[in-house]
Amino acid sequence: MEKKITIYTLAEELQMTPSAVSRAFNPNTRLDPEKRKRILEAADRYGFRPNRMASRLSMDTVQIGILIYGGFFPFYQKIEEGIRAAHARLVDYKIECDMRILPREQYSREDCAAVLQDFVQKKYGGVVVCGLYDTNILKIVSDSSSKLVSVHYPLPREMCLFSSTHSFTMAGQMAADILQICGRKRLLLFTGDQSSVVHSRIRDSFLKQAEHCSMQVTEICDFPETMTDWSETAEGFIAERKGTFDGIYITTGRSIDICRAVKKQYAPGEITVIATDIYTEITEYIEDGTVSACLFQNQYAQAETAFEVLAKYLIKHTDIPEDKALTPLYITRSNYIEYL
Amino acid sequence: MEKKITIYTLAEELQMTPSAVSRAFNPNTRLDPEKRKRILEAADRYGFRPNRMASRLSMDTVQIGILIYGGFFPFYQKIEEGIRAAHARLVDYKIECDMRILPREQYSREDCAAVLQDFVQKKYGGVVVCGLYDTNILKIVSDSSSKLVSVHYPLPREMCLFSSTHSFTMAGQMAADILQICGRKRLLLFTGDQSSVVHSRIRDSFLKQAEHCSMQVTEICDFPETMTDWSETAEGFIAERKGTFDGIYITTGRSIDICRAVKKQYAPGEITVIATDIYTEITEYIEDGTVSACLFQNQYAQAETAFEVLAKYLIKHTDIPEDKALTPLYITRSNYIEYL
DNA sequence: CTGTTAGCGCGTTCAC
DNA sequence: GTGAACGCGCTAACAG
Repeated sequence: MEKKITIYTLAEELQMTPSAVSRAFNPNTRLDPEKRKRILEAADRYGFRPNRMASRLSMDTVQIGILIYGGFFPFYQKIEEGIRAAHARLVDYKIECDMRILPREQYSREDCAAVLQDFVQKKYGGVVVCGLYDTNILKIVSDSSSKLVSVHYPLPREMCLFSSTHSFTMAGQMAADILQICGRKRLLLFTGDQSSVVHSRIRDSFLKQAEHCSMQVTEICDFPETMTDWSETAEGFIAERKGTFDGIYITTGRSIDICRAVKKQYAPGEITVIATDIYTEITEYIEDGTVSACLFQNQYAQAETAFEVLAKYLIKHTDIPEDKALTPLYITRSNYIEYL
Repeated sequence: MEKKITIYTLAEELQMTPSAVSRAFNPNTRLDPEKRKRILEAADRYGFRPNRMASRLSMDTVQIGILIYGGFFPFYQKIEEGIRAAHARLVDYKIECDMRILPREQYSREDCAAVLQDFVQKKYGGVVVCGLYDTNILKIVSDSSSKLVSVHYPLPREMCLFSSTHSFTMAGQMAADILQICGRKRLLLFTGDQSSVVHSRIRDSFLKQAEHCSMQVTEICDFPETMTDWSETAEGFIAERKGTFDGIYITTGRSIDICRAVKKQYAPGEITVIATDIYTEITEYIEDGTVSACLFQNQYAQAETAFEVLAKYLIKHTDIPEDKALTPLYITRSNYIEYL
């Protein structure tokens, strides 16, 4: 039965005081470099690491503000759940979270700005935002001492501590992979606003992997976001091109209109459709075979990662974090239920 | 600025003592039921929960023993990593782990028994086993006061606290899904020992989902585990049946011999092969298109889950856990690198 | 059944 | 630059 080793026992061993040992592990404290070195070496030999719980116990609570500016309910609900899960795991480290969910129907961007002002003024250690891309507003946070983290959408590094998104290049590649596995050769790409980083990165990796797999992307189609109902347009678009393609990849979240159009004109399995994300409305098309598979961004995991990494950074368990790019998941008829 | 609420402030509020409040949250302690009720109610009103860190701080360290009886290195390496990751997240709760890895080439089952004896005799709170299925040996643990948890292979509930495996039924269904998406109709199933729960459950769900998707499983083939090299047998087997099938699902981990046989006789994409798990040797066949996709069991996550859930149970953060059945992941050329 | 008190392992004042 | 002492929030041991 080896004796339990703490800063006290270590100090005794080294003929130093507990506070010296304590300080050795905190780079911001003043301590004779020579002493520090000896202590860290000894700690290493004993395999000793300070208990972060006991340490947090005597330190201040860390506050993190969450702003979700939500458009699509199932989407931001996942975000919320992910944050709550991460918070629950970390709450014992004295980490508090102040979650504000503003549905877009009811709140303006000015309301968002007010929330961020509030966070900053309360001197929260960190702020997580999702669904708000206006850099003028986000500056409220990035110009303050609060650390900014973006979920779902990548922000430039100089504005934020890091972003937690899915991997866009991986998504494009994986879509191409599966279309090739299905033996498809001539593909259509339905995408969102191509000027956005997100969609252009997905497009590029999709095109590249398609070529690598000897497939042709015959056309790229981005309907304007402002159009409220794509159904008719999509229907005409697809009808005109019937026979010139055998696979479709839809990167936009608004896939339903396109699915409907496909279903009208094709039997299940006649062409292969790969969509993005899962939500109640799309499961119908997965079930009936209109959509063969979805690439799921896992917003839950993105939010969870964002909160966890930010919190650990704030309590100094990690250095400055990298951007996080989560690998999306393939979803088919059998497993969508796990992620809905 | 609301005052921070602790067992002391709560006690004051209720005209009771801190220890009464403390006891109220531990069901095993003696306390006037009436008092307990009042305290719990008040706590609920204030949204107060005892800080589990501070609580653990004054309690004994929990010891967990890990026994990995390993056959295939990449496999048990993942298990080890998963355990270590979970342990790292929980170490602050004063949870220690004693990991013993016994490669099968060097150690007998008697050696395993000795390790388990050691764990039990040291009164470890819990024991995680992987790769050892002999119930006579496992009884050493399940008859003791240490809680037994099985990773990768399901043990009967009366023997263990819970098992952490992948979902067998999900695996079978997902394999069928993807074969259908690829437009396949007549399938071969290569499986392991069908008398084992694992393989029979996968088989059953595969057959069921295949039928649901209007596909035929023309033959089920389980080569004896004792055979050291399946290559020739597999080659003959496949040659004889050429033209009678267009898809293969391999549930056994030893897929390489079958892949080799397929590669010799088919061009990439001529038939669709779905394999199980990923490891260095199989990536070659994924790259060249012999294998279209793998269903990955994620041993890392299984081990991580096992350790985490067991630890949280032992420190009373959770009630008696359910068996864990993780959804396997689809792997293709682009994303295998993430899980290797 | 209940109250008191001494730690659990560490960071942080504040004197020195 | 360095050490002593207090406190973080809670439980255990003991005395009542």
